[in-house]
Amino acid sequence: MQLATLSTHYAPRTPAIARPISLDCLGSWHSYETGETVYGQEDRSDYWYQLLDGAARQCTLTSDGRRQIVDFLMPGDLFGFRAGSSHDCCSVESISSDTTMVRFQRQQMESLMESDPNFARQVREMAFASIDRMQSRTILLGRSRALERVSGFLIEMASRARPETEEFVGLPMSRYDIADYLAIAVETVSRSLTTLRVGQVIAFFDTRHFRIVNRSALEAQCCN
Amino acid sequence: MQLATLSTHYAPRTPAIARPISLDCLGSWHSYETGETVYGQEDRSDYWYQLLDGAARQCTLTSDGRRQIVDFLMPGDLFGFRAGSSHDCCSVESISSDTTMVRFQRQQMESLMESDPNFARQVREMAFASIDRMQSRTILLGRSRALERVSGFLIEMASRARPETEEFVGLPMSRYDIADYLAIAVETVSRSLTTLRVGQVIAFFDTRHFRIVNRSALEAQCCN
DNA sequence: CGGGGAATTGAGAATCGTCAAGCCAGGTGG
DNA sequence: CCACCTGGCTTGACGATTCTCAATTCCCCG
Repeated sequence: MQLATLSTHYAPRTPAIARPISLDCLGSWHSYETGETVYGQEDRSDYWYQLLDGAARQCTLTSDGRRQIVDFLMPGDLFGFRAGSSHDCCSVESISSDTTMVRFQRQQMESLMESDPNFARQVREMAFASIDRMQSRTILLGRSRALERVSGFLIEMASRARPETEEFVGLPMSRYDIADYLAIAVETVSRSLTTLRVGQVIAFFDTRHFRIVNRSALEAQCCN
Repeated sequence: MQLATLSTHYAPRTPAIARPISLDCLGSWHSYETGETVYGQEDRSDYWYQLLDGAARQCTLTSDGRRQIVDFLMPGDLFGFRAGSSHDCCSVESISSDTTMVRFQRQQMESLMESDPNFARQVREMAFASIDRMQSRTILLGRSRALERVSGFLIEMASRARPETEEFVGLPMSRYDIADYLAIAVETVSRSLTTLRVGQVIAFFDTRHFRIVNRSALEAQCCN
């Protein structure tokens, strides 16, 4: 029984071919197309999930119709756990084609952790890593200026990519997704990216792939 | 061996006289005055803490001199855990006089969890609760307008207070702390509070104690 | 009674959101 | 193969919200 490699926010993540949490069919494989819903905002939390390949967004709808993206899920990420059995007001949707997940029964996980302290420790550490990530996210959202948020987001995405691909970082999500993640308007995202591009801080291969040209300048922008 | 009652973000929290995580001197008691540092941004994470009485802020300093408050810690909250042994770039400072904490050795906790699955489960659930809280926090920070953030913050504070004192909610932190928590200027916080006050949505007993007069109006403001 | 930080209020400047138009790439159908 | 269409992305102009700077008031505490 083995979890995919533990990874923190600023450390390189598990590569796209992530090892599933279970090797003995405890979990069931599922595949999703772009835009498909993994679970809805009102569903009960009877399962845990681990994303193996592709990408997904964890989002919530507000009563005034806006959308908030709470987290982007990348290969290796374990999610769906929450306190009690109440839903966390979030739905999860795939954002790339051929996104694959493993789904685990919550009850089964519970009893397994009860009997296997080592497994329990791994889950705990993934939860702690998740806390680390959300704390970084909070700090990112705390930036008052749009350019700082976008810069911090790009650094985050670069660090979540595989180390060997830092020279070619992919953005699986649309500009709209980035906007809802950073809580700024799409146009502002676009303008900030343009500013960074013309300032020789980053370079784009296409709209969804970029490279950091001047890392220190980028870090100076996001102020941390 | 017992953790203080598990509490989620929107559920009422443990009352001010919280039971410590340990009854048999595994942890050591500490008391802090207003403004005192519990641990610094660069300290190693060799300890876990539980706040018993008072309040504290968990904050980080950015390179441009601004301050971000990642979380307010209230009685019952367990904190200090993080992935690996790396610091989380946050310091913790008391914000009221006579803030008391229990401190636990990380190693001791680890081995205890290894041998006691029940204890491990309690810690895990507190971590999940922490994730829930940070998710709510992310949603709060995602609000674009200042009035929405302040309204959401007041609802959060009211829900973190004891249920029987909802008619008299305390704000242990200063306006500056609220500003750094919501990532808006102090003046904007003040203006938003004034707007809510003159709109008969809330009423102040003094600057640090208020009451919700029109809850539905307050919830309408924060859009969720 | 006075000092000093906290809190509030005001006015002007900067940033961002909104609305609108145009561009670009990929896919579809003739 | 090309026209067309659609959705994502970019750019521009204007208005709204918020930040910054400044002054004043409030309140705690010596």
